[in-house]
Amino acid sequence: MQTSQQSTKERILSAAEVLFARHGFEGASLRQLTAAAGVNLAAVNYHFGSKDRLVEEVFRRRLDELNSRRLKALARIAGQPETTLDDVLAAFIKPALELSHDGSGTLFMRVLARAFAEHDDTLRKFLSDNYGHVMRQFTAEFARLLPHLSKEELYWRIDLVSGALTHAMSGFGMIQRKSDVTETVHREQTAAHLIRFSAAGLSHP
Amino acid sequence: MQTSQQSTKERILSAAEVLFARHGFEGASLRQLTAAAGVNLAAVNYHFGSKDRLVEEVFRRRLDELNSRRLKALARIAGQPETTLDDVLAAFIKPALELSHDGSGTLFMRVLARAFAEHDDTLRKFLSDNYGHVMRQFTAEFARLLPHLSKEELYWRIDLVSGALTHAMSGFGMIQRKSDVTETVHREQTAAHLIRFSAAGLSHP
DNA sequence: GGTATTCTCAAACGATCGTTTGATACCTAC
DNA sequence: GTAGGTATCAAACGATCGTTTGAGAATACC
Repeated sequence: MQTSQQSTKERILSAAEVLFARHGFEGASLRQLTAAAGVNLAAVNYHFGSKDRLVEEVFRRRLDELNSRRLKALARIAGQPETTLDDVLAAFIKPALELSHDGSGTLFMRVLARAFAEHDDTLRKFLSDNYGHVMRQFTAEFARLLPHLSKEELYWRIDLVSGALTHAMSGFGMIQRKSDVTETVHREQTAAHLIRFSAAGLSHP
Repeated sequence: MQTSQQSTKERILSAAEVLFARHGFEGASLRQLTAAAGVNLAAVNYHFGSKDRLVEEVFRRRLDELNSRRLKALARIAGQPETTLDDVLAAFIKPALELSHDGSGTLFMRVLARAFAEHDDTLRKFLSDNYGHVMRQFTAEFARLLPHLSKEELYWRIDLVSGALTHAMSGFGMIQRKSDVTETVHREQTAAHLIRFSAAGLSHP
């Protein structure tokens, strides 16, 4: 395998992320993709086996990083007496927003939202396998800080927090970054709004 | 045009809604679609002109109904002194959840979520054209009931409410209807959770 | 240097896509 | 009854899809 500058595999992965985000998994063809990456058409099947496996790899690369950051942030505060709800929400929300910012990752959140929307069962299982333990750890910490909520009630509220987060990440909504605000500042504003909104929604009586 | 039982146009629209929800706009082919509808392949292009125009019609049929219900519910309460935040939220949320329930409409919300996710600009413009005035009316009423919030702050919070609603409607989340709960009951539970969560998130200091 | 392995490439494969065509049936109106 | 629009149908169109092939270039190993 050559490692000059960027390997063929990495060039494919980067181009795939951009084009999957822009046109969807079925909408982005391997011909567009390999052309954008500057590699041969056959390279995808050679290096990844199939287009589906390429999709999986695009996800794995980003989600491993996101999970790692979330759990690291949670580990720093979990179980400690001075930890607040805002702290846990920050550990949950900020890595996701950061992921949607670093490099070409802005687009990855659209890919993720798309994956959710496409409701593909294998992809859902993949996400659940890779995310299940993360959600479980966060739920446990939320439960510790919100002892007045039943399990059922807590699940509902966490679900709605996830919805608001997904929505904000994908840049669907009315709120768009203004040209006089840097992306970093906008991300911090988004995080602040999400955390306050979610904290109120989670902890109300 | 024949009107025996269901017209060809209507059969196509119904089948399209199901298949677009299940496989996406690009993923659902006209051959699957016309086969499911029990009509000839050429019927789509004959009655709608193209696949894209069919997609538009699928949206228009449902969104006109949703807009109408939302505005009617809002009109009953807007501007009145005894109206509460929960009332406005109910007018915003319940028609959406009802839409995702009547007939084969369960799937339409997945179609809508998909449309958001696909980030298609023409579709976004279409949605904005058809939804703009609805959102404006709701925003005005929210502003009346939440006078302590700046315009900017209010926009943010309404955006997050929309995110939670979209998420809940599409059935993405962890919360799934249990088999011992009827769909109607589940919808009412969802509405109740959404309204309380959103009210807390909207009105917190 | 010669062999083996890894990688790249142009070309082609079969399948499926949205759309168009032209013939045929159906129904209305005169 | 017959002309004329309306609707349906099987068949084919060109384009594009993911994938495979086989030959050649590049690289690694001995």
